[in-house]
Amino acid sequence: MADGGAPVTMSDVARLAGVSTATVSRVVNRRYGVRASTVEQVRAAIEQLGYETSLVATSLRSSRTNVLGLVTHSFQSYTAEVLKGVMDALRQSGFDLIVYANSDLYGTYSDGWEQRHLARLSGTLTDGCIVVTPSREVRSGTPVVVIDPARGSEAPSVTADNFAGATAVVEHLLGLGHRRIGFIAGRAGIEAAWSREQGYRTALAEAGVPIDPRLIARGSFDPDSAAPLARALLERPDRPTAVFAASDGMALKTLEVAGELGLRVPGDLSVAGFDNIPESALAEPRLTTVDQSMYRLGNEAARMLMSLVRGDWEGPRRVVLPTRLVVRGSTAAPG
Amino acid sequence: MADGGAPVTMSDVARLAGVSTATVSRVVNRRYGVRASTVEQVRAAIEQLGYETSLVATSLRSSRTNVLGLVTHSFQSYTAEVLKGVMDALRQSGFDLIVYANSDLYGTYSDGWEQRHLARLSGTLTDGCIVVTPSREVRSGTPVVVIDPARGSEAPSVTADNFAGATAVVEHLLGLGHRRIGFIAGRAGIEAAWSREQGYRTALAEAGVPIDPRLIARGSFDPDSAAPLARALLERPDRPTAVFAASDGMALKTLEVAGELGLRVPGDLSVAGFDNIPESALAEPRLTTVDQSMYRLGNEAARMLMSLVRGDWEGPRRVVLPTRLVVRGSTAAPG
DNA sequence: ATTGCAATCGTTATCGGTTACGTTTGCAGG
DNA sequence: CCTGCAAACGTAACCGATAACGATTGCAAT
Repeated sequence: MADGGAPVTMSDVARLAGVSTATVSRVVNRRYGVRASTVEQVRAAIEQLGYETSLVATSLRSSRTNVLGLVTHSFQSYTAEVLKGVMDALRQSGFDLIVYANSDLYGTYSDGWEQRHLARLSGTLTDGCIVVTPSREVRSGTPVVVIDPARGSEAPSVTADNFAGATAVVEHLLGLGHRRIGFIAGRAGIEAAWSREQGYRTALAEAGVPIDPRLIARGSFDPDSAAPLARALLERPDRPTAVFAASDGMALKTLEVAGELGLRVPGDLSVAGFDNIPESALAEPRLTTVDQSMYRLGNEAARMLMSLVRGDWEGPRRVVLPTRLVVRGSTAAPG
Repeated sequence: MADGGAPVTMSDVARLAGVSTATVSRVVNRRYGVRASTVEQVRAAIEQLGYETSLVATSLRSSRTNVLGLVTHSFQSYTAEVLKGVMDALRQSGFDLIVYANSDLYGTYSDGWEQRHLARLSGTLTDGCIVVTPSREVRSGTPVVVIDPARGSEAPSVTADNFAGATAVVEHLLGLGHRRIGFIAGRAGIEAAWSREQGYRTALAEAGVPIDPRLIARGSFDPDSAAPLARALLERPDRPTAVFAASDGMALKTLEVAGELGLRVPGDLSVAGFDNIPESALAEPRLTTVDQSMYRLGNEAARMLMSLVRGDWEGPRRVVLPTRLVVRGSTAAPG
C-alpha cells in the first residue's frame, strides 16, 4: 500500500527491486530486453509500494502520454454533452482524457484563452487536444480538432450544419405565417454564429421577405447577454411575431423576458432556439429548436483526434454533421 | 505570435531578453530581486514570443500549481452537474481545474481507479483533488475532498443526506398505500448506497411493514446493470406494487423494463428514483425522485478543497447537504 | 578458445522550470 | 580608497521519468 505521505517514485521501486530506474521504466512500458525473473522482481516491488507512474514526469520527458486534452472556457449544458460523446469514443481506446477549464480570472471573454490553455497542455501533457468554440485560430505543436471553429479557421474541425439548421427553423416559422421574425445572433467571429445568421438571411430572402436590420440583435451566445437584447426587440412598437435565437440559452432567456413583458408564448410570440440542450425540453412551453447533437460532435471530434494522433486519418479535415428541426410548443401561427 | 511548431520555452525568452532563465522565472512569478528595467525587457520578450509557462514543468519542480483536479471514472449526467458546481465555485478564485477521466468501460474498470488517477495527478500536477464516488478509501499527499465517499472513509467529504432522502421516498410510497415496495440497491461499498438502503429499511420497519429480502436487488448504480434486476423483480408472481431504485439512472431503466412488460406507470406500478438528474423530468411519466443537488455537492466540495489547500478550513470534515423529495407522475396509489 | 551477436542492464544527458547558493554590482559610510 | 551590505543576477542542482548509449553477460557457432 502507498502511504499517504511522500509519493512513491520510480527510484524507490528501483531501490527495492535492486535494479536501476531504467529497468523499472522498461518493465512499466513493457519494453523488450528484460529477463523474466527481473520483470517479476520489479512487478513485485511496484505492487508492494503501490507505485503509479507520474503523468507529469512522463510527459515532460516523453512525447507520448496517451492522454488527450479538451479545452473549454466555460462549463455549460452543451459542454457536458460533448464530454459524454468524447468519453464514449475514448472507451477502450487506451487514451485517457484531461479536461482543462479555467476559472475566468481574466473576465468572461478574455481573448486568447484557447491559446493559453493549449500552450499549457500541449507539447507535453497531452498527445492532442479538442478545443471547444475558440474565438480565434489556434496553433499547437500537437494535433488539434476544433468543435465549432472560429471563422476562417484552417484547423481540422467538427461542426454541425448550422446553415441548414437555421434555414429549417426560419422556413418553419415562415410556414406558420410569420413575416416579422427577429434574430438574436451569436458571438461574432464564430463560424457557427455566422452560418446561422446566413441561414436566417437566406431563408427570408428566398421567401421574398425583406430583411429588417432592426430585427437583428447581436448577442454573444451568453444567455445573460441575451436578456436586454430580447427586451429591446420585444418592446419595439412594431415588435416581431417570432424570435429566432442562435442558441437555446438565449432562446430560454427570451422566453423569460417575454413572460416578464406579459407576452404569452406561443400565442403572442413564437420563440425558437438552436442546440437542443436538455433544458429546452423542460421549458414552459417546450422550446422549438434545432438538434445538433453535441454528443455526436464530441464523439466525432474524439475519433478524428485519435486518428490524427496515430497519423492515420483518412477523412476530410472538416466534418459537418446534419442537424434536425425539433418542433415543440414554443412556435405557432401568429395571433 | 507563437509559431505552430516547437513550443516556446523559458530559455527562448531568456535568450531573447539577454538574461538567465532564473531571472525569467522570477519575473513570471513576480518575485523580488529584479530591476524594473529588466522586468520590462523580459516582459517584452515574453510578449514577442507568445511564451506560456508549461504546466508540466512547473508542477514537476514546484509544489504549487494553482490547479485543482477532479477525478471520476465515468461521465454521466450527475458528473456534469457536479462540474458546473465546481466551476462556479472556482470562478475568479485563481484556481484552474483539470478533470481526469479514464477511457475504460464503466463497469469493468477494476477497483482502485481512484487511487491510480490520484497518484498520476497529485503530488505534482494539482494542488488538491476532488474524487467522485470512489469505491475505497483514497490516500494522497495533497488535500482531497470526496464526493460520496466509500463506506467507513475518513477523508474529508461532501455528501447528501441519503438516509433522510430515502426514508422520505419510502414514506411517500407507504403513504400512497404501497406495502410491497421493491428496492434496487446501489453499488455496495459506497456510503450513499448503504445509507439509502438503511433509509429504505428503516422507513419500512417504522411503518411496521416486514422486509422481504426477495424484493431487494443488488445493483451497481450502473443503469445497464439495473435492467435485468428490474425485470426479475417485475416478473415475480408476487411482484411489488412499487419500486424504489437507488439512482435515477436505474429508475429510468426500470421504467423502460416496465414498459416492455406491458406494465403501466403509475397505474400498475409506481417507480421512484434518487438524484434528480435532468432526464428524470423528461421521462414519461416524469419520475418521482429525491433531489440531492449534484451542483451543490460539487460547489461545496470545491470550496472545501480550496480552503484545505490554503490551509484555512474551519468547517467540519464531513459536510452533509439536505435532500428534497420531488413528487412527479411516476408514483400513485396502487391499483 | 575465439568470435559474433543478441539479450540484459546501468549510466547519463535531457525535458522545462524552480530555487538554494554564490557571485557580481552599486552605493553609502568610514 | 576601502569596507560593508544589499540588491540583482547567474550557476547549477534538482524534480521524475525516458532513451540513447555503452558496458556486460550468455550462448552458440566457428
